[in-house]
Amino acid sequence: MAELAAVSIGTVSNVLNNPSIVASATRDRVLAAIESTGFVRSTAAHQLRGGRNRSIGVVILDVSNPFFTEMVRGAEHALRDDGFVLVLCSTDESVTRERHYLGLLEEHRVEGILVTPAERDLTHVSALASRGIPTVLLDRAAPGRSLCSVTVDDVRGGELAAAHLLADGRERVAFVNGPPSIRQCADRRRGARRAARRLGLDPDRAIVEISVPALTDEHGELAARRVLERAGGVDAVMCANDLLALGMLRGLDGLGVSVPDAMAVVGYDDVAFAAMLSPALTSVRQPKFELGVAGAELLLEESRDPRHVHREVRFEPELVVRASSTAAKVPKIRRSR
Amino acid sequence: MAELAAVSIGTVSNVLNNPSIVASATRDRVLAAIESTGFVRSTAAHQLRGGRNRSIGVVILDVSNPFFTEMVRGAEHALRDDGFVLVLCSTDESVTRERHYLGLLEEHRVEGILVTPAERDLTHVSALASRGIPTVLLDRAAPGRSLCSVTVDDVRGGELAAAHLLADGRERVAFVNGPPSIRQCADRRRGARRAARRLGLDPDRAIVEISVPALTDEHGELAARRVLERAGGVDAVMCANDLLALGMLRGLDGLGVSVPDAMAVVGYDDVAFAAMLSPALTSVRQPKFELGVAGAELLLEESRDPRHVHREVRFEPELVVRASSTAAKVPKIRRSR
DNA sequence: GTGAAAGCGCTAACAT
DNA sequence: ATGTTAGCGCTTTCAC
Repeated sequence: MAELAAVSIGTVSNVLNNPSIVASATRDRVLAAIESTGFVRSTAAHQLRGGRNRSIGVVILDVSNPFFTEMVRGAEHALRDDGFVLVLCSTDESVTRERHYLGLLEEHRVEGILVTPAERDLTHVSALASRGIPTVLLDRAAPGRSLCSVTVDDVRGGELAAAHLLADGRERVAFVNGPPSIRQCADRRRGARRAARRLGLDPDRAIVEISVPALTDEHGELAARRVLERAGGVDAVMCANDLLALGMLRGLDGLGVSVPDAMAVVGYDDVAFAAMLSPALTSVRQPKFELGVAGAELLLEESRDPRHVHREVRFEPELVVRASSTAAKVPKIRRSR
Repeated sequence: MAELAAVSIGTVSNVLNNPSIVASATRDRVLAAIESTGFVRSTAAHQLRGGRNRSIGVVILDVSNPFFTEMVRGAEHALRDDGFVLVLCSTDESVTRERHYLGLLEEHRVEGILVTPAERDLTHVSALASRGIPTVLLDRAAPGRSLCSVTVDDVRGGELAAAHLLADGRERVAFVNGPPSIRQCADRRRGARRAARRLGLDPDRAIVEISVPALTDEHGELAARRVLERAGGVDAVMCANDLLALGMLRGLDGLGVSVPDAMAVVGYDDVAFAAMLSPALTSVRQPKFELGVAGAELLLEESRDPRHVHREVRFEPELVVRASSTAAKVPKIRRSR
């Protein structure tokens, strides 16, 4: 290829990286030769010589979960203009797989890693960082700021949902929640109780928890009966995610309970179909795309600034009010006057 | 690191690649040194020396679309045991971005590329292949078998949906479809008409097409009125995707039309929430995960077998019958006897 | 303005 | 069983 243009390989390199210092005639000749031979420079050799390889590792729990893919979309958006490429690894929550992939990413010398850790223990992730690879945790904080992270305030999310219901005339809220071993579930529960307290209510009375083993629509549907059977009466339900809420809507419908009149329902996550349901589902939205963008930016910052100090970027969730929780009891009573 | 173990770098290489030929004492010493220094071999240097880099490029239209992410999950599943890593690129259907990413993947010397092309013209994709990079098209066939591809038979899918309705006692089916410039839309339409013909019906009468500008739930909802206004009466609707069908269910509900009794509804794609709706939505399922797996396998085959001949792996869609299209008119009449 | 040459980290062939 | 060395494709001085 260099011989085709009758130049040295050094000149070819200059055409690619320093076009201005090459005589335009030579440059054109080299460009033509590149074109005709289909020459493509090798990132590997470039990198070996001391350059960058413009790739970022992204380790998530599940490629087919919209929560993660929206974050990936955000990260991709933030990185593509800088010529980065994403190396995507889905661990399916397997710690073995996570370690496997982190190892591969390190061998590939990615310039940074965005990771949603599969386990509580962050030893392996921290080890990466201590070996000099910029690492940012997604949807998870690092104890003692030992790493950068982007998170969403789940306590606040739980509070938003409960406060909306309680401040809107509902008196007793059933919280259909998953196991407290899931941090998100525990946090949202705390938030719900905090909302009650801040409104001057007794959390033990205002929030009644209904535990389900998994956050699926089936369990939401089954929980509908338990909500109605609750002694003392309940006039609103908040669910730990939208799948539960969807099942709950179906279950309540099957039991002849009208939503939102007899029972308000609120979900969490604001997945795509929440707005499409009838009644459209009120839900707590997490800024997923923004999480990805912020994660990517922290990564860039960390890799550019040697004096970088780790920090946590914390996002606020947002309540999206829709039909499933409006037209509360109060307006109804007004109507009947 | 080599000096820490007091061996030459050649021996370190052997410990990594050919452990059996190294004396076990030395091997342990080297392993210990590797451990204590946190040494990780460089894929780039390995690759430069003539090795593989164990990465596969995946170019899709949209990372946050479940259709693509399920395929990615399939590809990841098929490749992870071989130590591959996926380089994921989302083009948002932009041809510019597609070219950008294909170029980067080529510089990275990925060992193969799975791609859903953003445009009809395949020149750039074919160019890759002709430069020796194994390339497989996803959800798109290559004219004249010039490339490997994995596809789903959309004509058959349209036929399945229409045949189900027409053979089940429905007489006239409205087909709410997107623009025919989208291949999938055109194919599904052909299939629906074929179903009518095969049942001895006049396609122009049995299938009435209702065109919408985009495959969204809003347009589905708007189309409900047009379906009812159709002269000659219509007792079933098939939609070009599940979003349209969801909107249609909502629209019909709003107009007081009962599904499935007065109107059967069928969607396409069988997205996650189709089964969760009430009535649960009958839909045509595409084997997305399997598409990804098959694509990955074609890639491996192509890169291993030099005498490889391109082929198309074509999948059959599957009709998933649920409540929205059952309890057809016929059983209803029976009940009233 | 261009060429020659060293060296990035690794592997494999050869020498010891 | 281990060390030595050439060279993969590139970038970057340093000569010319």
